[in-house]
Amino acid sequence: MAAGASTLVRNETVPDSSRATTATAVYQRIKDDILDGRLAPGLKLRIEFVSERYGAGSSPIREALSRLSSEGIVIRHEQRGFCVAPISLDELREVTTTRCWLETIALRETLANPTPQWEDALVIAYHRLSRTKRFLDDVEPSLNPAWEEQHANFHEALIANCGSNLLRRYCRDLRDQSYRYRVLAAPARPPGGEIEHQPIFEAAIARDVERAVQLLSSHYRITQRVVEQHLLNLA
Amino acid sequence: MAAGASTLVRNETVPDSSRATTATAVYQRIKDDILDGRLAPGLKLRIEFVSERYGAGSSPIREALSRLSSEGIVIRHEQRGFCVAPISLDELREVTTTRCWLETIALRETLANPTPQWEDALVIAYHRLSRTKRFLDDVEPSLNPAWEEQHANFHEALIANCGSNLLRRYCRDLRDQSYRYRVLAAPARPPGGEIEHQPIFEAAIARDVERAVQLLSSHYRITQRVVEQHLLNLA
DNA sequence: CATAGCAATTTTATCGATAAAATATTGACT
DNA sequence: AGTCAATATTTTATCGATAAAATTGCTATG
Repeated sequence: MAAGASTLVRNETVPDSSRATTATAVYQRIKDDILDGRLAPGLKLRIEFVSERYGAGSSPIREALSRLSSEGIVIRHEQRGFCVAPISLDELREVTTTRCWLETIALRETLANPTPQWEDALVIAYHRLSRTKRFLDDVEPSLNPAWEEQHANFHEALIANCGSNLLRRYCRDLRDQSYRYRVLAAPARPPGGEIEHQPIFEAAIARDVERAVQLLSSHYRITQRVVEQHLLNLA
Repeated sequence: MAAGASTLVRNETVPDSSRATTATAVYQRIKDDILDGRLAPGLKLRIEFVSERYGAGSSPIREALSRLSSEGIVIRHEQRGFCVAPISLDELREVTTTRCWLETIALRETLANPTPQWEDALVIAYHRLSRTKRFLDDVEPSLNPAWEEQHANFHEALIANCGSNLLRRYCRDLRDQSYRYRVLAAPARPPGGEIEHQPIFEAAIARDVERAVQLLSSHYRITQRVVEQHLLNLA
């Protein structure tokens, strides 16, 4: 993933204790490679190819791909292997819509149960986000991994007190999916982003529930439109 | 799972074409065994044990367990194997709460986009459910697999037009989780069930959105309380 | 020229064996 | 007795080889 740290915000599918197994390490690397677009949508994932690329035997590879297929990032065809999940306008829309629904609930619930610790964490997350540059201007404009990490952290922090780990996991999965589409539109340098988070943050701190959920959803909708437009331009 | 047919309602994690791979077959069987309580919560799943039980080598077994751990039905401990996910009052509550949230959205959306085909399918599902016996009276009272299948079908049909496959999948996963708790309370012969679906069905057909979502949520809440009580009695 | 059947090739899925890690056991020492 | 360390045992995780299935290419036939 763009962020050096794997899949942002501590993936709870790989929490546990001690040092990871290679199956888990490979799982993370493949996931990051797909989300960051280094493994193209639709690409056939021949076992030998993947095996070679990540320097592991077939068993851990299959294990990793099996897990990814449960998350919808990889598609499994019985008896004929795996491939990177394709992308489509329809899916982009579905992901966005579902994300708006779920995060609306999560934010409502969080704002109904605010705690000092939650608020502190949110303040910190917002502060860090606001101090990080949106893009890198190296050669050609590209996403800034650090910003992506803070961005994910902010959205995670926003809904952290919703009271359901399940819901938080679904939101995280949807965030990962969205990220993949956003990366595709990266060269277009989608605007906004920098300015949209402040009002969301402020509404949350002010406990203005209706305003907060409204802003959050339109934040996602706007991003969707930008990406959508970019995809249409390609085709 | 109680229903002879695996995990009710066509599991979309195992859709695809042709005949299943053993990894997939084992995945289904383990899942069913866990949900039906034949593999007890918390049980250590030693590879050799599982391997022997299902007559397959370690590779497909690990693949199956990996998939199940993505669904939260199995827990993976890095470098120290797998176990059946434990159960707890807290989790029961979390599952139920989350389910109420998500199905409320799904039902609202479905009722906002009703189609004749959707309605037909719902009518059929309800009809079949209403004609099936809730329990089997063999020796000791037990769940009726056929009823469980119709029950799952009915709830699936109810929200089938929500417009998001992702949301439907989350709802299905939550339904599976709930089922496991319900099985535990089966000997207590939880009442209701038979009578609660009719008003939900009627409200849906009448497009009475508020009433429908209200009834649906209380349906889940009531079930939760029954199971909760049963769990408390055991401890 | 299209197509059905067959053989050769590639690729997947599974097995069984080994290496690596965790757990249990023993015995020395305080 | 209780703790700790060293060793033995169990169990997990990974590898490499094989079997099974799909794909490709070829040939014969309508």
